[in-house]
Amino acid sequence: MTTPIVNEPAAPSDFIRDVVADDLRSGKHTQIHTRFPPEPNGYLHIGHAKAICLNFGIAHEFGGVCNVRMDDTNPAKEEVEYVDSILADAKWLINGWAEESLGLKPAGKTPEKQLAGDKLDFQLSAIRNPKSEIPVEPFHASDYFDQFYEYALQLVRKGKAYVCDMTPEETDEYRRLGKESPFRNRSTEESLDLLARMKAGEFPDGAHTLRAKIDMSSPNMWLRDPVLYRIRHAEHHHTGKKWCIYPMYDFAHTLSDYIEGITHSVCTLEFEVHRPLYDWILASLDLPRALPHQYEFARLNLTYTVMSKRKLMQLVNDGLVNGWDDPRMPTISGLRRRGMTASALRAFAYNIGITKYPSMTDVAVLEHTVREEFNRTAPRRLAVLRPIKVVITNYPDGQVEELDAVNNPENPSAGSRKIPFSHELFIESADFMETPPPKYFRLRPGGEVRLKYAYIIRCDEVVKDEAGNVIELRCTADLESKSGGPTSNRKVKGTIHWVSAAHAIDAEARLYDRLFTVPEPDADGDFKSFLNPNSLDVVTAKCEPSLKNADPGVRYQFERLAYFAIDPDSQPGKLVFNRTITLKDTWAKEAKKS
RNA sequence: UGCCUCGUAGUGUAAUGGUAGCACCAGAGAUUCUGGAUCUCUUUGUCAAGGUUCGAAUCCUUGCGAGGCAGCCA
Repeated sequence: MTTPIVNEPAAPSDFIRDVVADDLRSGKHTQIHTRFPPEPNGYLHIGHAKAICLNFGIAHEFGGVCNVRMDDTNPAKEEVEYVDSILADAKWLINGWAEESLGLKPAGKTPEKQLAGDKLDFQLSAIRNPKSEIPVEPFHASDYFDQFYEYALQLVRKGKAYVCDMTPEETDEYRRLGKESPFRNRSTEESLDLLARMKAGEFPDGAHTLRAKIDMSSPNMWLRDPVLYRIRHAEHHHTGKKWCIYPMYDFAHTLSDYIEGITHSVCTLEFEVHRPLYDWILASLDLPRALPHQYEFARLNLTYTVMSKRKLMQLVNDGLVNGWDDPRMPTISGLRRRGMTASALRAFAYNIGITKYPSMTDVAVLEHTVREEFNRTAPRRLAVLRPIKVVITNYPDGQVEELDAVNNPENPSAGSRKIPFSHELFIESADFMETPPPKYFRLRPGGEVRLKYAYIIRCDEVVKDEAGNVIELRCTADLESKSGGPTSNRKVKGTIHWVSAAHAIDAEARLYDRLFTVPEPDADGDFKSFLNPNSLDVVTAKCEPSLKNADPGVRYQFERLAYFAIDPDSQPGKLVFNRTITLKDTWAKEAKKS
């Protein structure tokens, strides 16, 4: 496996990193601690990749730690399958870059009670970049359910929370109206008793909630006595049947940040209005250690795709794609299978920046970033996707020459290889036209073209079948024009790729294209109606023999066509390549004009 | 409707009171044994109106527009 050339870009700058730098400079924090807190209810996508690059990027650049944490407080939606895929995807993305910042914890470990006078304090430290024998796992909010409960009791005792008996509908109604719950002022003792019985399983789902007592007249809905706990008689993927009350996001997330010693809690814009509640929870508990602070940035939107987990799940469940890791999916696992590299994804995250403006990023930026890297790193190979036979009439049948082919013109140290040339070849059917349009400078009847690394040939005869399809071209080679030879200087307008028919090996080539035909498939109407019917085209390619030993860790450029990666379906003797991204094709653009 | 946040070329992002830059996209050309890559050039921008200031994309006011929140989801 060749080592890719990876140039990490200079450290980026944005309003969040500015804050972090200031906090370090002012001494507010001496150690930066971020976290990546997905809910394990789906696969990670490129939007999460942006968040990972931000959170791990900050940790990496400032010598801090970034915890991977499952925000798993809703047993109805979460599964271990997702926990596993999330960790794997996150690790893949940071590997070779920020893995020294990865924060995990010893398996099974829960927060420890700290001595802090009469103040309630729980703490759980990360193991940074764990390599030891001891089993480790990601952090789980559900590992803190005991601690959350103690904090909840604390809030009730302080008169800052109460058990409410209203139905969900009533709760909504009252919050909308800014009306206080009739249970708001019930005694601490009664709330304590009810809460204990909620926990003990005495009540059915929805019978009671624990609510923060804040301000029903607040213009911010999240301060109108938000629910902290609800009753859910459901088995949890991580805590099993231990609990029948589960904390809500705001309560769990805020305290998870505190318990883990997070300094900068970075999330997306929709949580902006939650920040006052985040701060309220921390302040109300009178916590002794440094408090985390929340910052928000705009999530990623990409053209020609959808990003919501719900819609991605729909594509999977409706069989419109072949699973979460279908190479057309914007999931990290899909992009990986497609052939994108972690370094390219990181470069993309760097390119698009971090702001609070809810933007729509052109997928062309991603494509450009990938091409940029692959142009530097990808070994070149010759392969023909849609072959048409060419017979070199003046080249002896049975003769074989080994010609020199450059591996990567952008990287001389990549060296060269030999490719066989013989009497019968395949060329790309698109590289021949019987009646070509203007400016077409590939092969035509009577015309000349150079076979890359080989000879200039002239097309003498076009052989057709009964239906009129071109099935063979009979050509003569200018034997003086051999590449690298002393008389090879003659110029012709076009150079095309080819493979020797006798030596070519077959490979399945999966040609992927954008999943949707419109830039914003979820702007209006049913996004599924904009699916691109041509998002996958499978052909049997004719490949130069060296590709027989294609390396799954290498991205290849099939010259003049595209970048390809080996698919996991590939087996010895049955190669499968995924087209990651085409080369830029200015001829296609030119041809389109006329 | 209320509240919060955000408005800089087509798109994405810099400029932190002092020359409005960069990247992508698009277009033109050069070059090329990849119609790739590379190189050169071009079009296009501070939402609007007031105000503060020697000077405003930046600060203030108002308006307009966009996004988010108003689950016992996260």
